[in-house]
Amino acid sequence: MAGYSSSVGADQERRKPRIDQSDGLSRRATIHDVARLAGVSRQTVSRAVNDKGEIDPATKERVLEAARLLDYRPSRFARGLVRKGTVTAGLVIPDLMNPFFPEVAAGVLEAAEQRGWQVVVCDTRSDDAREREALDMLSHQADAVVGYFKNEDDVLARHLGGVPLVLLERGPQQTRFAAVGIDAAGGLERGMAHLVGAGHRRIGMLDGDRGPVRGPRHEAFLAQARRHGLDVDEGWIVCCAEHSVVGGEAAMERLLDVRPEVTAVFGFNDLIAVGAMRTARRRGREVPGDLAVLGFDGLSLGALVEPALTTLHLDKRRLGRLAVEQVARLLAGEGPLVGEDAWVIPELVVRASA
Amino acid sequence: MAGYSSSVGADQERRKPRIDQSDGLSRRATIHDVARLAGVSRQTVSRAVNDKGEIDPATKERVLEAARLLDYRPSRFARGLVRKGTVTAGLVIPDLMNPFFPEVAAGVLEAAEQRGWQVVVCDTRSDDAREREALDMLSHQADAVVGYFKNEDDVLARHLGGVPLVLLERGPQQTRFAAVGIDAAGGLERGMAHLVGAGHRRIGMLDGDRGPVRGPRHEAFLAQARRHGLDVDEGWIVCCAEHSVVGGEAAMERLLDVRPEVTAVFGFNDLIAVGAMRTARRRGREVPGDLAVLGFDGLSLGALVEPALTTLHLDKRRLGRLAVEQVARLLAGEGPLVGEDAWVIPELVVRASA
DNA sequence: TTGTAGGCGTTATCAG
DNA sequence: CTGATAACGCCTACAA
Repeated sequence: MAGYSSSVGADQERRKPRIDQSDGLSRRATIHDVARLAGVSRQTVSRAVNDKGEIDPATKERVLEAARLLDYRPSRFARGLVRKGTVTAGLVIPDLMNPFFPEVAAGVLEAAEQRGWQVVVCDTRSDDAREREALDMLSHQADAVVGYFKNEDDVLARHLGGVPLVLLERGPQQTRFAAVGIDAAGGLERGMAHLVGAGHRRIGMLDGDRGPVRGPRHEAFLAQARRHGLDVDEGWIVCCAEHSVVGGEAAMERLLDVRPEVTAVFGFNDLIAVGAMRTARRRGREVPGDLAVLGFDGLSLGALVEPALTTLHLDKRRLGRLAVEQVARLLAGEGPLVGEDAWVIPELVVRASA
Repeated sequence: MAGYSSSVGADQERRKPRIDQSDGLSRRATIHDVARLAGVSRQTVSRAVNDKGEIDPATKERVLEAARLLDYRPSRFARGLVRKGTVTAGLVIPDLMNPFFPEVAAGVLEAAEQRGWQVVVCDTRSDDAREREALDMLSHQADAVVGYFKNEDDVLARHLGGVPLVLLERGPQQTRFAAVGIDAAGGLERGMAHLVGAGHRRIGMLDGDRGPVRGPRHEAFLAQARRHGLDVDEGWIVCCAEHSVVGGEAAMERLLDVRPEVTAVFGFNDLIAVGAMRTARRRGREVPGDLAVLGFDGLSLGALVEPALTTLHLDKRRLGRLAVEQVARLLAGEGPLVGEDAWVIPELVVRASA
């Protein structure tokens, strides 16, 4: 730690030789400034900077030196105007702190990188207003947007200004936009079959907070309960204010109050399910002995808790990659994939909690 | 699922009225095309699109209709060329799958959003080559870059082309770039004091893989060991191939082979520490009874595992925000903050594992 | 090897 | 209220 406040970052301070103007202000150096300083034409500067051939090594060196002196960097705007082909995608995520989303994002970034696209990321922190602001920004800066949104279709459209949009995790019939979905119905079918097969009849659900309408997992849960002839209805579903462990803990608290006879719970996601386990155990119920817990997402975290979480595992990276594929189709004017082709299928991973 | 493959995404397919050219190809509509279709000048289109005043409501409507028809969107490049002030930062992250980084990223995004900046994110998956590619890209597209890098300063500089860089998690004396650091020495001082205070003398470390040089945590660990007069040296440190739970598991395996007499381990990060716990328990050692485990990072995951992980907690969001602050200084030509002002201090959070 | 002319798509300025 | 004209910074084509 000694000498810690010695002169550092010198590299950064040394530069900043901005061009002084008549008005007293300064601007960044342009190709013109470099040309003047080096005593050549702008064209020659361009050749040197983009190291094309057709230039005398000596002049090239002189030009490069001038550029260095002025801290010249080509304007990405001017360049983009002339050289077409730079694709920028926007990625809108509700909450980077939920491990689910970074994994989707990783898939998006990976696929984007392969195509040579860049990705501008926004974290809306699950806030409707911020969602709209993100769209306002991206509608200007991105060629397409992919993400999770709570706002409804027409609101999105209004803030999109015509930029193509790919929605994550919405079934096609729920939106007029292109989408990449999750087969919630199929997942819940397997999940509930597992629970019922283990003898459970009094199954509760800790739902996420899906805004005005009931989400697909909610619907699918009820459908499966009906199908198995369970005596389970809306009263067995409690909503989580937050899609997090604490959200799950609180919701489980309420579920146990309202339906103390419950023997199994299905969590909207793994975080919530983990919260459910914690509350259950704190209130003296063994998991899975007294209460079975089933999650949804397949976070790697689920394998680390105790008991390890049984869950409906999703290939989140693939979700992200698929989304980029959809974007590519839209950009090519091809029309998005639909139905099963744009679906990720949950896979039941049985561990200790159910 | 019924009717799932019905006509959807119609909204997307309907548009794409690109401008046909003499060469048979098609391009996106420009302001010029709209002007022609609406029978006005480009200027009027501009006024309508950016809804400035000074335009007849009727013409405005006509223009907007034309724009809609042609699916016109202003070119961000042309716009950027004329309107200054759009700031884009690049964020380079080694591994989005490690919960540490999304949290830093969240801090960066938050601070950037407040300043009205956009952030282009790259995930290098801890690959040196990808690091360089990311820089190549960002040096063209970003006004500044912040991130984690394994490549050395001069390599970075070479791929940076003069774009300001803020390094995350490197002490100033280790780099000529601006940086935001972590007070590893201070953290380890408290951590080791805790372990030694509990009577431990045979303490091992599961180090991360910090490339050629030994990282600050490594150094600090040895320094503290010395200070407490422990009989501990390099032989008590084993490196993890991966900064992950499995990486930690494997490393712990090796440590137990080489130093079975160990009574406490310090993990390079929480993931590794969790891996250590798992291996220890699998090999029949109680945690913390037979083996105390101390992590570094303070991931929320640590509170979920059993026993809950004692750790040196970092404010990762703050780390990200600080980085953006550094960028702002560089962009303003101010010279970066240095030393304690650009530091995040680990705080010992004692839980059950040590 | 180097320089000149023109255009990329948009907005600002200043006439009409 | 509307329309010329001139930048913005760079690159491609062509000419010297």
